[in-house]
Amino acid sequence: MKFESATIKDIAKALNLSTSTVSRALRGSYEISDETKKQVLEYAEKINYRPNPIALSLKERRTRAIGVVVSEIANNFFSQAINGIESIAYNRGYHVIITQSHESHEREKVNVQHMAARGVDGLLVSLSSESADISYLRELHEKGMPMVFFDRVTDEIETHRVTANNYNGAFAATEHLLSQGYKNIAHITSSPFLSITKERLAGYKAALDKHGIPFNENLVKYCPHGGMIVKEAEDALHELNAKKQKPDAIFTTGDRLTIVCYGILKQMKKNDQTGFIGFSNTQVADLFSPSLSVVRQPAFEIGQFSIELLIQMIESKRPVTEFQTKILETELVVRESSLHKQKKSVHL
Amino acid sequence: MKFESATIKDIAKALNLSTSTVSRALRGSYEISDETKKQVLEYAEKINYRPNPIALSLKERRTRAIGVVVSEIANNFFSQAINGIESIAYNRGYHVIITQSHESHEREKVNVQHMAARGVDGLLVSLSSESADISYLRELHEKGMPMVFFDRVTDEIETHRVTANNYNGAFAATEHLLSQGYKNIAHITSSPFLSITKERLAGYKAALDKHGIPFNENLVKYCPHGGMIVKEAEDALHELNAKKQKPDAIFTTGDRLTIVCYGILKQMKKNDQTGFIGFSNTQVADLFSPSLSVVRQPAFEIGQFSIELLIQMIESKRPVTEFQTKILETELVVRESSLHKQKKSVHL
DNA sequence: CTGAAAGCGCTAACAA
DNA sequence: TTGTTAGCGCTTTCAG
Repeated sequence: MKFESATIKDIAKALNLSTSTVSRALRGSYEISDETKKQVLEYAEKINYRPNPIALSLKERRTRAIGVVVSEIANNFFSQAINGIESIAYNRGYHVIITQSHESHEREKVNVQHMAARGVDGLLVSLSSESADISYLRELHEKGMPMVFFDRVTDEIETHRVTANNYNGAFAATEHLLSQGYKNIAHITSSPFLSITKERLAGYKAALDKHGIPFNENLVKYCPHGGMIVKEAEDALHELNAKKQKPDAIFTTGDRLTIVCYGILKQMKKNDQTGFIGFSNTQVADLFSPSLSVVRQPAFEIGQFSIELLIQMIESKRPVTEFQTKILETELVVRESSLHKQKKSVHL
Repeated sequence: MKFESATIKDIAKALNLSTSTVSRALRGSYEISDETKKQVLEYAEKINYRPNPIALSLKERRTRAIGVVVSEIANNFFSQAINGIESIAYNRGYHVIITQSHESHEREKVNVQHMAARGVDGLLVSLSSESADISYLRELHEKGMPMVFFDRVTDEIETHRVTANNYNGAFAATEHLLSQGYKNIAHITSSPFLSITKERLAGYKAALDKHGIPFNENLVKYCPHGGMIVKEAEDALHELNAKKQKPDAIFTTGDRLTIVCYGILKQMKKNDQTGFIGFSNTQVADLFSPSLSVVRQPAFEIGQFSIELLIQMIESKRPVTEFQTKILETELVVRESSLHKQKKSVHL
């Protein structure tokens, strides 16, 4: 079950030339006579010759492919970021290989190593929530593999980073809830190891602080799998609801987690009484009832910036030593779910 | 900016062996003495040797990678199907390369040809809505590239196909609307060229027919980009609304299109009066208001079947000549949007 | 049991 | 202007 394509050799044979002449003619080298060029080009066209990229890769040590690792593509933030990545890569002649970690460190590692072995020219990585140990990435990085972190980043590896302004986004969301009169705001978030988790938590705290509300650790719940395991979110919500002092509003992070929590809240029939806002890039927030207020990340642009920086590194003649951390602003989109409620009840 | 890995040659040099001996030792060839084997294996382990898959591909003419083409990953159906694909591929030692056509025939072609040149062992294809001319796929197929079509299939190429039972799904949805008392049911669907469009239209017609309702061509609207271009859906809905005889219910196809139409209907403030059901694999149908009735496809399983069949073809010793068309049943999930409305108005 | 050499498709340094 | 040759990393005859 194999299929052969025409090679440079076939052309050479047919035209009674050497393979090198053909090779040169094909890429229009100046040293080849116009006549020969024309001959070669025409024949190549005729037999529909396509260079074998595998042979090329072996030779040139580059593949013009870049690898992407995200936790899952069934996530509005990531699929939008990927579209941003593709939009640039495509025009610059790079191909994009997408892999999913499903929040598993093991899977992430396998994917990265496979892509590395396969010879991608660079890597765009958003860490899985399990990824505490990133030594395998550091090794790769030290060997010279260009990589850019986006969204879930690390400072253990010295390279470019692109993220949303998670601190500001969380700050704005929390402050917005406060402005609506909510006083007891819970925060449901992802794995505590993730950079995004820390930044958002910090923003949340800062907003409380600014408005003189003491931070209450018991109001923060972690769902390490970011909503992929629904039970984690259910437990979080039920625990909050079991408190004497039930929260009157909830601020969530993560596209998936936000949606999942909102769904559970609805099942609990609490969504009419509880203020709600979350990080999400869903396009259907308007369709929910109450319509869903969100902090929206510039996912597409994050993707674009990331790949720009990566390609820059890949194509740089000398090793890049100056790295930047690009931070893009989020957008607060207020809809019904976060507005001041009639009965600002103490029931979650 | 390149990074070197250890090669077989390095091992050979260090151990004073020939490359062929090392090569054989590495894969435990019987002709190598246990001692040499051990030596080689240990040293390889020590320097963390990884065979170069590019060189392997060049030699063996296989890559253990399979290519996937879908219209877009930001689509519940496709992302679920991809998860199904990955779940199997991963265990069988194949890697999955995902590409998006964004419903563009040109993009689809470029992606396919790149993956083919890159040497994927097989292809999993769901055609873009623009893809009338699939001669480039036929050529590839004739050259021996194993491929399986899923979801959006074609009968122009003789190979395995895996789809949902679109006919039955559409039939059930339409009949359900009829059972709720709706009489004037519009159908908003994707490009008329797609297999899924034809099958679903047929199911819709058949249900009308069974219940003695004459088919009215004016109630069928095509959105060739399946909701990616919102204007197409808006126009469709507005045209329907402009009719004397306004539809009292709408049946849509396509994950994206269904959501988009439902959103527009809500904007038009018509969603309380109009029966609505659509093909969709969204996980948040419950969150909408009214909650959204859907025809759900077994996306994950479709992905699984597709890759099973593909791997079977790839690994088959002799050319496969018997092809199957696997059809999986859909699931009708009734929620509020399709239920009989109080005011079964003539306003859309 | 081990090694030398050819070859996968292509490029590039060196010759002519 | 064109051809010869070596080599990218690996496997695999064919000879020892």
